[in-house]
Order: sequence, then structure tokens, then C-alpha cells
Amino acid sequence: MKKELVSLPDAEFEVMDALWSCEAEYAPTTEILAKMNTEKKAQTVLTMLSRLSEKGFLSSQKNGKERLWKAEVTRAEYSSYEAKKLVDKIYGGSFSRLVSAFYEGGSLSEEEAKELMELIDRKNERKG
Amino acid sequence: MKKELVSLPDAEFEVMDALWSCEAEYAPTTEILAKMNTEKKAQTVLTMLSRLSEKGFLSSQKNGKERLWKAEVTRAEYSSYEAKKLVDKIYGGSFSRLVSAFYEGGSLSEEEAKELMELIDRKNERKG
DNA sequence: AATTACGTTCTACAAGTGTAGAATATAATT
DNA sequence: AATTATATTCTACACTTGTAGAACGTAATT
Repeated sequence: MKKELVSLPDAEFEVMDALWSCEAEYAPTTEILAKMNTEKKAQTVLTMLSRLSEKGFLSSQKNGKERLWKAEVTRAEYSSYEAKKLVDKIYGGSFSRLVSAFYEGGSLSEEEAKELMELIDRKNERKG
Repeated sequence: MKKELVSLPDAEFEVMDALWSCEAEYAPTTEILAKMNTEKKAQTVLTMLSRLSEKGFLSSQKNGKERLWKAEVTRAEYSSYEAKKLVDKIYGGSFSRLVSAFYEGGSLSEEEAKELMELIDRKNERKG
């Protein structure tokens, strides 16, 4: 019952973040809890899992007494969704305006700037 | 009573967005409403204005029967705050990973890539 | 089989968000 | 001054988010 993407509230994102960092396709609740490394009670995380399930971000199946969870949205999908949303909302759809803001704000290290250039170089090479 | 920045819910951001687009430092409610070009009732927008005021995003003063509003947080401040937050949360603090995601996702036009390069070139020149 | 341990499901509740009606104040008009 | 128009303030309510207790089910242990 996968639906279109929506922005996740912080607490739900944390849970997805942990799930995405699990090796196997299906991860038990305990593993997610361990990966989260959080103060939150297990019940709280269970609530998040069930809300995420309703939103179509994950599916699950029972395995004995425990439940196994599988991400239905990849980290990459969600990341680019959020990035695009930010750029549309805040920067009027212009990605370079975001970059500009970033580097005016001094949040862009020289190293990162270099990485960026290489990235764009590679893109341009591919395009020919 | 300005406080530190927080993320704004969509409906509140819309109002700030309109206020930021006003010419004068102080804008009357009616101007904000006009700039918003929205279906929302005036009362709804008033509620947002009062909540934004509590959050320290704007201040106001009475002018006859109407109220004038002034942004206490600039668009640039808020934009870079949001961008930084996204990068920290989603991309582990690495800006170039965001760019990477963007262009893998095909959301980066050739033109934008060019703009980006120029931007970074200029930065590097300044640094010497 | 009874007890214990552990995970899940159900339920709840406060704070935040989106929306707006009702009551009220103030200015403009008659 | 009384009426009308308009803007503001007060109040409300449903939905979302963050958090978790209580009840229940299933598996392991005695």
C-alpha cells in the first residue's frame, strides 16, 4: 500500500534512518532499536513504526513473536524528495540559489567546494 | 523578544514568505493577505501572524485600526537555517552529498550546473 | 502445564498545526 | 451620534506529532 512521498516528522525520520542502516532487507524491531541508540521507550518507536507503515514507508511481517520491517522507500528516494522540496519552497526551485546561500553563509568548506566542482565536471563530461 | 530560529510549519512559512516580499519595512495585514494570494480566510492568516509573533519571527505595532508587521528574521537567515538543517539531517552534514543526490535525481539542469561552477570558481578566486 | 520474559497492540494525552466562527474594537459614513 | 464597514482579538476544534502506560499474546523456562 505504497503511497506518494510525504515529509516525515523528525521522530519518524529517525526510525527510517535506523532502518535504512540495517544490512538485511527485513530487520526486526530490536535491531532498529539498537541502531537508533536512543533514550526513547520501545513503545514510542513501535508507534513510529506503525505510523510509518500507514504512510507506506515500510511493510512488515510477523516472525514468531517479533515483527520484521522492510523499507518501502529508499533513503535516496526520500533524500532527493526532501532536497527538491526545500529548493522549491525556499529557493523558488533554483538549486544554485541554495548553493549560493550555503556559501554566502560560510557553510561550504573549500574542500566541499572542490568536491562540488569535480562532481559537476563529471556530469558535464558525461553530457559531452 | 527574538528567539533562536526554528522550522516553520508550512502555513506559517507562507505568511513569512508574503511578508518578505513586501517593499516597506512595516506591512499592514491587508498587504500580506494580498501578496499571499490564498484561499485562506483572513482570520487564519491572523492566527499565523500571532503565532509567528510569539516565535519571534516578527514584531508589530498598531496603526489606527490596523496592525503593521515587520519581519524580525530575514529570508536569507531563515533560508540558510533550513538548508543547513536539511543537510545535517539528511546528508550527514555533507553539502556535496546533497548536490550529488540532486544531480543523480536529474533535478539539476545543465544551466544550473554551469551556474554552480561559476559560483564555486568565484569563491575559489576570492580565497586565492 | 504453569510461570516468566519479552514483544506487540491498544489506548491515551499533551503540545503543535491548520482552519476559522464569534465577539469586539475602531474608523468611516450617514 | 448612530450606523455601517472593516480589522482585530478571543475562542474553538479536528488532525498531527511525540511520548508512553496498560493490556495482551507468544515463546522460553521451570
